[in-house]
Amino acid sequence: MNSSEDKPVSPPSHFIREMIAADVRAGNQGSPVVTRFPPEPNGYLHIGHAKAICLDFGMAREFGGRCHLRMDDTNPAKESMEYVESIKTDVRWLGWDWGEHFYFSAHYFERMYDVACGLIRRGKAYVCELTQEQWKEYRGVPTRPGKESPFRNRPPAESLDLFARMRAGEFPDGSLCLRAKIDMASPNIHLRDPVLYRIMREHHYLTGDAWCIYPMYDFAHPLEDAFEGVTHSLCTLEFEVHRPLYDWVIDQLEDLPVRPRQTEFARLNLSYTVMSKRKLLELVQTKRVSGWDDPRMPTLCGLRRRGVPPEAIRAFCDEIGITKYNSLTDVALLEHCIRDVLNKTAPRRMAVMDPLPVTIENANDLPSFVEAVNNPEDPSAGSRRIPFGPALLIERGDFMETPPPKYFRLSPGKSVRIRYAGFLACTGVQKDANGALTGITCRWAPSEANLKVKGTIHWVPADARPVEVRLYDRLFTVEEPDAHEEKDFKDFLNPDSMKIASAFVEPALLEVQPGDRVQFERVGYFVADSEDSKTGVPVFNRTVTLKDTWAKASAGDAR
RNA sequence: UGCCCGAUGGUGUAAUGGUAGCACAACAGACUCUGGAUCUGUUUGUCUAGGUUCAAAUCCUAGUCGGGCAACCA
Repeated sequence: MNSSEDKPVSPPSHFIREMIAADVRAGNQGSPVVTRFPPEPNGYLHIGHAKAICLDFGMAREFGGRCHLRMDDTNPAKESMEYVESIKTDVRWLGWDWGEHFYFSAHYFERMYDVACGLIRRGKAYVCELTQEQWKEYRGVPTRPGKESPFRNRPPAESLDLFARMRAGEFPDGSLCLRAKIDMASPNIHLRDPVLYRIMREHHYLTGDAWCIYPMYDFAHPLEDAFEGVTHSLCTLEFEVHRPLYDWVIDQLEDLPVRPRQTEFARLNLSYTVMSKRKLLELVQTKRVSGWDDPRMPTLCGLRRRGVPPEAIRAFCDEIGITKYNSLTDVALLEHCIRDVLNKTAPRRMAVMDPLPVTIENANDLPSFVEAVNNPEDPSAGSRRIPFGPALLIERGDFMETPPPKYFRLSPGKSVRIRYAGFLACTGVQKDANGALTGITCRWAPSEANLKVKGTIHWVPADARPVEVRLYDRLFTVEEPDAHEEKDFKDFLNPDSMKIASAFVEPALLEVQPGDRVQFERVGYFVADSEDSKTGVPVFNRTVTLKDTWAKASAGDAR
């Protein structure tokens, strides 16, 4: 109980956890903690959403409450069922469960309409006939108050009639709107008689053409939260100035079981990528990437296809914390979280990317196979047999005729350990007519020889099959692609963000299932592509490289 | 130049008036059948100026810098 060594390490707290904890201590209005994740189904979820998802679902779980998944679909123009399905898939993949609590804003349209009518009756809202151009004039600017709409004080009965006829489809799109009557002199623009409903003849993927008026976010969102008994409505910083309006809408409601409260936190910015739906859509539409699930995309489906385990994303979200500071998180932290999970879970396999043939002279001494451990980090992963023989393939980079200092690999007259299979001493080199290296000859010694060598290299049998591998790198060449004032973010696309190559792989690698994650020893973590892998013919995507201090050191020497 | 929010090592965060800590990154060493992993160590920080206080990253004032707000988007 009091041993300090094995105390569980809990993630550092943050202001939202502290706030909820305080609310719970005070009784939380007699309610369990209820949060919600409310994406608009107009695009695919990305790792920025993962931060919000882990917060919303994480707080609910931590405090024994619940979290709703809600489609915030009040603007049918850009929304579709395709996105709804992808969102459910991605949230589930991340490891969260909304239970019975899956909702659509569209299912509240009738109730919202009733609330709007109540507002009109009590003189809190009115139908405005000003055009959008005229309204720009009336609205004023942040530094100067606006002026009141000439329709502001029309009798409620008149507004009620007009509002009903708006719904009935008597007016063209954009000709009328319903406004809240708040304060045209407010320094907060959002309080200057904001639009509550607009006329928009747009087919809704759920309600079809039943409606031609749709509620605005600022009206709909607090109502949805209130209808569902949400206690803690967590959203990103750009909604901070909307909070007074959120509260105004809540104040108009009677007999609320719980009063929802909005709290804002900073959205995630990740280096070397972009996060806005608009820009991601642009990359897809201009074919800079193969689709939303291109393994270079920061979308959850892209990260999944890249081979990133959901646990790594959750660990990352715990690691980055929650604040109100607009930060730029180093993608190296994400990569660390990915390696951390994969190191413990990914089976080790051998694959040679750039082969150099090796012929072993003392062929008669060789075993016909070797036993290889599947994961040194996980004894329960067992071991496998790899065929062995006098003809092998090693990595070209693992041999140098005239090695630089501190080169621990093979060179003439020197020895290395070959993974799981004893030692090789280089006895000769073969070259073609141009003097290019075509192969080497070696003498083999068994593991029992216990040679003192500094390096271990990987290998495959010479009859290993080649498979396609896709080597992914960061999508952009600069930390903040969208921070440049004149240049477009697409100007910073990394031309080498994907390289197609082949690798000669040990037999076990031909048996993987799509989605299986492995480590190519000394190279990196790879996943069998979920789309393009066929039975016996896998295609591998590189998730992330292994750390390589030698590459770093030798690159440094070259400079 | 109106309103709102923010600022802690290179990066992300913790410290809620009382020893500035953790993680990533970087660097060094130990260990190792992955130049991986693991372990140990090192470097680097409270935006500025005043004030309150025995004591300030924390409270107050002013400034600087950064972000957000003027869709019938969310």
